[in-house]
Amino acid sequence: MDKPLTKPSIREINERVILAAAESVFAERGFSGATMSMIAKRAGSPKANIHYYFPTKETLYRAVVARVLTAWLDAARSFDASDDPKEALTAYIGAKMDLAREMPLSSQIYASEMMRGAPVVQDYLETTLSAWVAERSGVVRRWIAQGKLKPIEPKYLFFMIWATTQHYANAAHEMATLEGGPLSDEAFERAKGQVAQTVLFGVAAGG
Amino acid sequence: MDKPLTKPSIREINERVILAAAESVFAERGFSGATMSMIAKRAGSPKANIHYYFPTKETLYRAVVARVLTAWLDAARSFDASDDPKEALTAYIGAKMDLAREMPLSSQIYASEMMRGAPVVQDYLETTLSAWVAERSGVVRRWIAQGKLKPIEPKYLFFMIWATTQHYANAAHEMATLEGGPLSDEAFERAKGQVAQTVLFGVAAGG
DNA sequence: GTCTATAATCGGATAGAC
DNA sequence: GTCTATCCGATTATAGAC
Repeated sequence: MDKPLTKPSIREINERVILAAAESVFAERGFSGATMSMIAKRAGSPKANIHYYFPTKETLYRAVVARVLTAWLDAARSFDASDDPKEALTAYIGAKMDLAREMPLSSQIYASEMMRGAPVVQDYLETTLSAWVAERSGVVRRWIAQGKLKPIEPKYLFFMIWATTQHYANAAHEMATLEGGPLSDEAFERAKGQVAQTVLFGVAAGG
Repeated sequence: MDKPLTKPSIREINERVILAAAESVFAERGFSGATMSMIAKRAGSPKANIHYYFPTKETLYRAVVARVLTAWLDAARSFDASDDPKEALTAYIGAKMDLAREMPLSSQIYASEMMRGAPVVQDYLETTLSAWVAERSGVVRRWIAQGKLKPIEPKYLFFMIWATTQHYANAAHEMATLEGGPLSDEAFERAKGQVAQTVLFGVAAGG
């Protein structure tokens, strides 16, 4: 967007390091629970330096959330990979599952944001996400009309997919405890497959 | 447990009021974000009084979480309502959905607890919940052996049910924004039915 | 058991030297 | 651009009168 290929300036490098540190602290402790000292320590620079790059705690938080939304929207595109419900849903669920596994911190921040009433992402909910849901709901309804899916309410299907996939990030600790350790790659792939299969059989026409 | 029928003592009454206030504040702001002043104000008594009943913020938080777990376990019992998978799962999903709708604050507190790494409920995860999952996994495997369900991993089924049902509490704000207002009772009942149907068709044998 | 006043601490933010 | 020292408001917790 604003970066050519050359010149990873000092500012850029430092911002990256700070954002990564902030993301992990915000995920663990929530907005209020996170402290600038903690973020500074994890970023490896003195507290005042954090304030030099991000004037206030809220500025920093907003920057972190912005990155989360970008990743979210990228994954959302996989829904459009195919016009066949089986393929589209499998791709979408897979992408969301992978996102939860690869960026668990983002997922937790998003969840916290929602529970706080979306003070920062309200605008995103009302514009980008609403539009996405409206459009894809149309696609789902078309599949229903074509007899490919059961007559379901598309929104509740999306809620279910979001819930289940994000749960693999939000409740990673719970799962790890119940499994006796973090989900292995193999276990995760099995889970991914089962989620996709369950949803597909759950909504496929002719049950 | 420790209360006969008579004598709702002053202590009991006040503790109840304080716990209710604390629950709502902890749900909205998380542990660190909640302040004792906020809780006191919502409970309608001076801050020092809160400390009289609950010496520290953490004591109070633990008491709130204890109530959450009780409600959780009550709902879990509905799984045992029947030995038929269709009935058992429908009852269980319904109970969890109702719980999310009737006690959204508890659900949010539980979710926050998990994201923080379960500092308070770790013991519950390792004992009570682990045992519950182990036992019910056995039941599910029996259903599979009887040809009533697809050969799935029971744990991932439970994860999916927990995720989806809790999502109706945790993401209530997101849903409300997308729906243009809070889910009506009718919409919620439709959602409940669709979730149950999707899961049932999703795991039923012979897809 | 209730409440006002206050102690003690913590955390966000800033000043200003380097 | 970096960092030490510090300010100041907010927050947990307590003392002690009623």
